[in-house]
Amino acid sequence: MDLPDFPRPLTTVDVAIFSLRAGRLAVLLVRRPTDPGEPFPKRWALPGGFVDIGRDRDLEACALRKLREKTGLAAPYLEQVGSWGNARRDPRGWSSTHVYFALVPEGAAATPEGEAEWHPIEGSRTGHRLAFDHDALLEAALDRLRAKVEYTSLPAYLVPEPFTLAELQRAFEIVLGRAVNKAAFRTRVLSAGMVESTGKQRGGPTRPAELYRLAQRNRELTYFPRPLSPRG
Amino acid sequence: MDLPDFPRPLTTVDVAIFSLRAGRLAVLLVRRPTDPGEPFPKRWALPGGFVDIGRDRDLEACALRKLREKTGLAAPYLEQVGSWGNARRDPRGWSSTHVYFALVPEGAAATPEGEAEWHPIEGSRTGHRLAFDHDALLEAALDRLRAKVEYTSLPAYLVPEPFTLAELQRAFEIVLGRAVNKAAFRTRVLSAGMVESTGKQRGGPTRPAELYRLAQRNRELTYFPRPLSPRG
DNA sequence: TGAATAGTGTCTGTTAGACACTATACT
DNA sequence: AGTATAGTGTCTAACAGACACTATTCA
Repeated sequence: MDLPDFPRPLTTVDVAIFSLRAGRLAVLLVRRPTDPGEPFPKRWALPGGFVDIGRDRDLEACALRKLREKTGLAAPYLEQVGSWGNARRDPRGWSSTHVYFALVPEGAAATPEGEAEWHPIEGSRTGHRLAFDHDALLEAALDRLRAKVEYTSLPAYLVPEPFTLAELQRAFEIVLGRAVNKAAFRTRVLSAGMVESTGKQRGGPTRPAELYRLAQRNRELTYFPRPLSPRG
Repeated sequence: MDLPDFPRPLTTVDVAIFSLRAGRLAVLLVRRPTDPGEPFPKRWALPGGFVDIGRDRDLEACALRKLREKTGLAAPYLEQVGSWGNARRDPRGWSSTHVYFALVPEGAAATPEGEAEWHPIEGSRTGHRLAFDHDALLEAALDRLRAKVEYTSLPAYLVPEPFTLAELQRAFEIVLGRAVNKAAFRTRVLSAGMVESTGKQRGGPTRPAELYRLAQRNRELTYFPRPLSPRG
């Protein structure tokens, strides 16, 4: 076999797991362990770790494993953001990490397991300086999420089904960081066939609202023909 | 140091290098070596190979090195597509590859070095069954390229500067695989400030055309507020 | 003057956004 | 009845697409 005779980089997977908490976008962080030799002890970091070639069938399976270990959830929305690799990001050596982002419905993982905690997002930061280059990885994941909100149905995965259109709109507004027009939002979402009515309604102190679910069985994103608002 | 005691995956970088040849979108392929032990001998493949942690500062530098080795070019457009990793894609073991795509101006690398050859794209294929999972990697790179043509200035990197608007439009049409309206194209490109006039003209047997160059010095993409055509 | 390509003016269809309006529940 | 939220009708602005028109060069 013709294998390279130089050393191999370390290979890791990191996952930015987003959800809504108390009306804010939040990301799940874990504390770095304090064992001797572990880099960045006690610092907050994105959940992640080494690819285990004995357990992980592929990179996505590895990301799903990290997700399951931290949230107990199996299959929310998961998408690859990209990969980062250089000699300096990990003091243990030349390493490359494959970054995913996941969306978890509000309340679904209310009590994360172990050392994990939800941290609200302010701008592109969490208020902590994360371990490794995870500040940059988180920012890249946020950039991707916010860019796709403009023309896809992504925030729907942050809302537990069934949901009212008002709840869905609120999720869009939280991720976008700005208000959107109610009539335009409803027209857009309904005419794209993104959601379908369940036939049921949610009562309350005021007029009850129609309950919807995502229309696609296959968990595919809906792409809108135009972005939510003209840029610039 | 707390390094994992299980074996590390192989780490590679592959680059889908696109250009225009004879009015077609083309990708640069190399032949796999025939040395004993080398997988997929003589098969066509995307240029790529192992990350060399002694030479490559980071993943992008590795991609640029592959690009330079095959085309002699230094800095065209380069963008990461994503990463693919599993136990089966390389017979030598669990491997992950970081995939980039590059755009090279037509004619700039007319005579690729060594065993490299330009192959026209038909749909999502080259007419060959590529080595490893490179058919899938190439398709992913094409999907990314074609998606971004709808709302960015990407095809401009396929045309040598200075260019006429007709030449630029032809590059868009080749990548899109369909004709676009001349007036709409010109309005779009000019009002976005994507190109700037050089003040010079290109003569010929008919009315001479204004020559343009990309307006941004920093090689940044122009994003249009709406896609070129409504989808669906 | 004719041919060929460069470049523009104008109309239309579509849709996001604004905003006011109606509808329906509970108290 | 009053209040709060759900949901809609209508107008406007912006822009892509279509298409015909003018402009400029060479032979």
